[in-house]
Amino acid sequence: MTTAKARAQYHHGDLESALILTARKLTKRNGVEHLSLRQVAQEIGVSPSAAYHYFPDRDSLLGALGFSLFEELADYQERELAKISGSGIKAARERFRTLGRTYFEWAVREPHLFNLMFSDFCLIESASQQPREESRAYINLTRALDELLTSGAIDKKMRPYGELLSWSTVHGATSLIVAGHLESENFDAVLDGLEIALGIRK
Amino acid sequence: MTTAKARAQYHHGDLESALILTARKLTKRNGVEHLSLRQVAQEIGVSPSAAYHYFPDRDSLLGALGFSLFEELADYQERELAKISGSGIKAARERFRTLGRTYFEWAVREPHLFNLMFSDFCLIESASQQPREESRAYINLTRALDELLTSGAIDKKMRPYGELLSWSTVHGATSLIVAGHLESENFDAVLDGLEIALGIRK
DNA sequence: CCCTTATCTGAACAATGTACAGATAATAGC
DNA sequence: GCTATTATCTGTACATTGTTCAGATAAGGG
Repeated sequence: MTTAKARAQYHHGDLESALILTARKLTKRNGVEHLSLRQVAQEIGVSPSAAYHYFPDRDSLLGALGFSLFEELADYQERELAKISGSGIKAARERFRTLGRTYFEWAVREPHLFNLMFSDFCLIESASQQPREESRAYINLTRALDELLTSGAIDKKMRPYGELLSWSTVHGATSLIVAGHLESENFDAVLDGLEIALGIRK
Repeated sequence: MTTAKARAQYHHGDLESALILTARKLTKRNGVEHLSLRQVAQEIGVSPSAAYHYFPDRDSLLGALGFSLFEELADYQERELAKISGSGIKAARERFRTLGRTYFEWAVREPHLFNLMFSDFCLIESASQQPREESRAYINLTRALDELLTSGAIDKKMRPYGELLSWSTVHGATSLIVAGHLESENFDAVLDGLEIALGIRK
């Protein structure tokens, strides 16, 4: 029954969420550069102007969508993390690798949405919302690296570079693959290289 | 005098280059999502339809521009490389770092153009043109890594990961900074971490 | 029950990408 | 040097887009 407003005709009931959700659907399918406000409105069955009561312009809608995607990615990562039990070295290693793997998997599964997240539309949105240190994905990364450190499973002198190096490397490889400049098969090698570099594996 | 066709009125003379060049100018200023074919045509003083004799659509023009930007970046990198003489360990290290630094500098100087290079418009363009191993930037990277290896200035077991890891890391940090998710000040730390990881520095 | 307020519609405007018929200039053959 | 061919560009047209704004419609409080 969702919000129980399915039959609402003139007053939609929850147009703001509907706009973001439909924008998500269409962006996922066609990419951000082909998303039109009018299509979103038509899909919902509402006039084009209706959207302007909730977003000042098309870019703001995309910004809001983009922001929600960061939450979605973090959700996915945490769901996968939850599957790994234990607190030993092996589990710590697995958790670190899971963070990288899920980042990549999510991007490959939803390349258009991934592109939106790191496009100009999300520039001010995410920067003003919160510094990166407070984002859930970043916190999880820090936690995983700390766990590796206390397990003695990471090169101590590399720890200060842990977050920056991991995020940059994983994001870089992912971006290059999504953009078509690198083949998917290379991602595991990058992750291997990163782990060896950090002293997580030999 | 350039191409000496400055006075051409009906037949422009070199419209194809003019289109790319003007597209470059406008994209540099406004970003790829705000580039319109009509503006490009107007800037040149030609009708909107004229462009369609050289490019099947707007996306193709952007693809051609994007492709030329990879050459431009490689040019810049090679110009900077040329300033470093010698064949010792110190020069090898400096060359490696220069490749990373120039990649970043170029992107920060021209964020809109950098975004275009790794957007969907350049997907088929660059993938079909040549595999990455044959691009000049990639060749220069391989050369720098080989030089480090023969100088004994790189961890031997890291060498197989050299290209993938370096490119991913530098591209990732650069992308995150250009997208506003990381502050510029962090780039040097990333490069430091990468060099330590590869065993280039302590 | 009415009146205020939030929500949505409808019509309008300028700008965009693109198609196509025709105009114009360059060039090749004689 | 003239003409026919061809490459190049214009003009007009159309559908679609983002956005604005006056007005219609419904919800909710007095």
